Amino acid sequence: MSDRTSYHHGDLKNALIDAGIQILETEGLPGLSLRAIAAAVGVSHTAPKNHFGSLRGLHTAIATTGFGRHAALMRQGVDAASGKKARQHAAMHGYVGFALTNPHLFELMFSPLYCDFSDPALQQAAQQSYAVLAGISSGLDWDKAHLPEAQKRAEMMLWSLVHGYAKLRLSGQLGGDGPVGNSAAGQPFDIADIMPDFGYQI
Amino acid sequence: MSDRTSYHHGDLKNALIDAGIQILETEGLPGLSLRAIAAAVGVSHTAPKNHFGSLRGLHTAIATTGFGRHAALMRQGVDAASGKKARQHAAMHGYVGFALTNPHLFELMFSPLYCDFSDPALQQAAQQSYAVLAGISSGLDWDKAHLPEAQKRAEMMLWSLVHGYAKLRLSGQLGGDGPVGNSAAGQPFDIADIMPDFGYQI
DNA sequence: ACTGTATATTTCCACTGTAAATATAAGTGC
DNA sequence: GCACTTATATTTACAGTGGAAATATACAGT
Repeated sequence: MSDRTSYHHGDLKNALIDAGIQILETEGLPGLSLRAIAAAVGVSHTAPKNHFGSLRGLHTAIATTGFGRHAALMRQGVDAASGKKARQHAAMHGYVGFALTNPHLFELMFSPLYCDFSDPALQQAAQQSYAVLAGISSGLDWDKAHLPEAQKRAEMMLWSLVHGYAKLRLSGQLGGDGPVGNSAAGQPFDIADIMPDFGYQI
Repeated sequence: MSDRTSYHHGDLKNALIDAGIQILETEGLPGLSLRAIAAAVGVSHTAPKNHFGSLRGLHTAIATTGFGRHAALMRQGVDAASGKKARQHAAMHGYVGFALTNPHLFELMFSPLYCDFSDPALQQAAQQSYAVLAGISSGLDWDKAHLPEAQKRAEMMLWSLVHGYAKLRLSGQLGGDGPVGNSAAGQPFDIADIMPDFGYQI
């Protein structure tokens, strides 16, 4: 895959991350082995250790890049929309769209089995995605009981709803495009069409 | 672990499933290897093949049992509650409570990487869990736009919300009890407290 | 008792991630 | 330009994995 002539690669760290993402797209998580990634770049299978420590470290770095793209896609949609509700729908479609387009990367990004969520870089990247959702949940008028910290609750509700929808779609439990549809659920509806219309305060 | 004297085990199928669930509780998904499960029962690592075909088949069977317990726990809570809202909260607490109590089993149950969701037994078991949620979402008054198939949409919304909340809690993204908290999210709120109060129609 | 089938074992293989020792290149001080 | 240190990459070896194939054992039906 690589025809480098020098002993040192030069930019192995990024090359491994890119190769990993590409392997994810073509072969999925089971194909994301240390040896496969290294072979795609053209280095020995122990070379990644210098940059990531272990396979888990490489997985974490790939997920970090994934969160960056995830947040960027959502922001792009939000910025192009006008009006609070349009921005809300754009963010939700960005979230779910990314998950459906990059199912294996999305799976990796939220799996503690593969990623080290104590890694500061990963935390910061994940926060970018959260921030987009938090932004459009501002002023959401859903808390009729007026509990304290209503804003945080609204953020959690929105994130849970969107994330759960994406995960259930990917596991085929919502019918339609998954590995196999749950017949009880029938065809999946658009995320925006199962989102309650709360309106906004003020 | 097993001190059987006869060549044949007698009830290997169920024994393997039970051993697998126990290993999940103590060592998590990475420890759920074919060899470890077989060793726990006291058979060779190729014995499970006769009953499950492959490791994936055994994983699928374990998940099937998991869904049975999941649905039973939810039903138990729902049956003990009185009033629509109390039953709704009981189902949600059952769903999330099971996930937080059996994190690795829950992870397995919804992972296409490990389970074959085209397996009829697994589909039927998963349907039982879905049925409990669908039951309490009947009459949920959230669709102000009165879109068609509002009932199905309400079910999907409720399932997505509860499932997403559970998954985010387990991945530590909601702060608090996870591997590592997302500082932006702060402490997690109870699932019932981020659930909007829609009331019921009729 | 004989035969066929189900169940379990043994052996082997390709593959995995990691550790340790080694090789090569790049940077740093003089 | 030279010596020394650090960073990067390779080689080798090892314990672990799941699966395939051949073999052994027990059971069921006649």
